[in-house]
Amino acid sequence: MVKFSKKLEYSIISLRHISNAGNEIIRVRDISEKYNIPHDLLAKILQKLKKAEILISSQGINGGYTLNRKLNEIPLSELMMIVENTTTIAECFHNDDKTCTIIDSCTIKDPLSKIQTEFENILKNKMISDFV
Amino acid sequence: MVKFSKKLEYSIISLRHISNAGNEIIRVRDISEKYNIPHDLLAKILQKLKKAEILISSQGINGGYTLNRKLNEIPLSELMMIVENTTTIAECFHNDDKTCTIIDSCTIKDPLSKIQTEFENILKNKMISDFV
DNA sequence: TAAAATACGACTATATTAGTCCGATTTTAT
DNA sequence: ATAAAATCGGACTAATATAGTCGTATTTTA
Repeated sequence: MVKFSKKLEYSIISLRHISNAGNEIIRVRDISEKYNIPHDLLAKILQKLKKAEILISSQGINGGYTLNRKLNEIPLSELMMIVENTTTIAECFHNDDKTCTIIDSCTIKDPLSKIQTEFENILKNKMISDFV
Repeated sequence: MVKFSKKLEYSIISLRHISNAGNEIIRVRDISEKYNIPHDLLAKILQKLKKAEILISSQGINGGYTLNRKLNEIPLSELMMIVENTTTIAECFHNDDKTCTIIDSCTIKDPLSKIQTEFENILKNKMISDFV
């Protein structure tokens, strides 16, 4: 199946919420409670976004997150890479498979990677701001 | 994650093999052995393709499968629907979720379904013959 | 009539995704 | 100082989806 993940959804919701809050610092709990997203799961996703320098975090009793980049400069493909580690829809089925019996005559790989490219282009041209 | 399935791969391999064989009847075992695909799993996939009238089957000792439609008239999207039951990449995250708290202000749905449409267009324009 | 093929539902195994738990660290108001 | 409340982060469990297996029935023909 071909489907977007919850992590991606939670990321988009969070980025939108933080963006709408302006300069206000947003806590994980704020988002978690408002949208019924599991706190610990969301916390980890936001940590990833911080590591990727999309968010800025501050710890301590008044801590939370603010935006570090503009949403119209973050393509969906980048967000997917960060939270899902991959956007690969059509990786070669056999590249890493030592037991592959058809690798020499593989005519599937090329068309699939072409689909991959077209798909990635769509994702690259959708900015997170498009979802806000 | 966003990925094609083994079932789709096995389908493409099988259709290519059967197509290349001309009018010859191809047994599940022929394909299974040549490409190291589990026999029972492949058998079910080909049964689905038969139900979808992409293949014609004959039972009995000399039975097997032949093509019923030309591969350049079968879009990848159709094959995905048959073997995976869906091509939905960006179904609304909340449509079926009665507990959804943001459905009224959901600004994610529309852009996602636009991506869905673009993605489906790619799949519709790729014919199985492109993989042969 | 036996062999060999498809037909098909039920089952098990594996992989991926989603979510939980718990302790550590950091910061700040009191 | 220190307690409260936040992020940080690894290890774990649960749920779901995909992949693969098993057993039996039916069909056909040499």
